[in-house]
Amino acid sequence: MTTSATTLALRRLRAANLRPTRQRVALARLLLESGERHVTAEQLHGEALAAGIRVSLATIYNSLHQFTDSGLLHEVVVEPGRSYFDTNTSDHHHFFCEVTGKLQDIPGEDLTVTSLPMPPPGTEISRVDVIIRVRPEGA
Amino acid sequence: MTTSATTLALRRLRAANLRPTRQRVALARLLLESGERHVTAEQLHGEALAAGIRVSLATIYNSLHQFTDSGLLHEVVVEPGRSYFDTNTSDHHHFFCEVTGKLQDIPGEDLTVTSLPMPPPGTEISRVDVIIRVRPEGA
DNA sequence: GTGATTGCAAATCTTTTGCACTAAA
DNA sequence: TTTAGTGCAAAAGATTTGCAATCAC
Repeated sequence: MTTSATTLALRRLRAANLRPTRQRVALARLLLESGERHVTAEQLHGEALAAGIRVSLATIYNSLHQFTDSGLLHEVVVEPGRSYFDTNTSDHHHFFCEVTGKLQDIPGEDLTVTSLPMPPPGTEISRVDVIIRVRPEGA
Repeated sequence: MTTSATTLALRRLRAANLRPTRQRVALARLLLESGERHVTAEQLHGEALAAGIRVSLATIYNSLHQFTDSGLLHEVVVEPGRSYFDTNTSDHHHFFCEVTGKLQDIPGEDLTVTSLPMPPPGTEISRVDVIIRVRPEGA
């Protein structure tokens, strides 16, 4: 597993034209090995340190943004002042609980926005984000 | 108009159980008199000062959140690190241009999300936010 | 009066930046 | 080499907080 995950991380970084440095490979492995997840920069930093990877928070931010720009991650904005990065890059949307702060995927086929309106003149649609905000029952 | 706008602001504040202080009335008037808009705290502060209303940024934040909690405003989260407040509290969605930072309403009837998925067990849906991200054509 | 509201300045939190140092190719 | 990437610490924003002063009722 370890070997093939490393290989996957390497392949993905190379495909994205990102030099596979020690830190980027380690972060890519953390993100790719654990299945689908939603992480904040701070969380990933904590995990990296816990896993014995010496990496600065600045590099975490750099890497998250480079990964996002390369399509390895998706950024999800649900709260002012905090960004989540989603390792699921397929077309899908999210449930977000404002009480617990928990973010959860909605499989792509479970929600469709029919008949998108025309974008403002001179612009084209780049992405559609649907956030379904939920709260604990009876709150 | 000035008189009736004041009256409207007053009525709305009273209905929301917010003591109509000088600052709150002035801010409510700024927000209600100009039609539908999307403002940031910083912007509103600037406008208030320009209009000769002495008010601190802390009070702007307090008021925006109190207005939001009372349903006088809607908060729209499109970018990490910046909150927009929307004076249109009817059911509708938004276009957001990541290049220009411009936020624009989509009339409620122009977009419908059909067949909402079941929310996670133990939760109920409180709101559905759709952000259509756009970019200048050919960018 | 009395309790809610405000102002101010400091604190907090997330994210970005500048620059010398290190490492990949 | 040589150029990209990293760490660190400082800076930059946005937002919140604590507390004394002020205002609505």
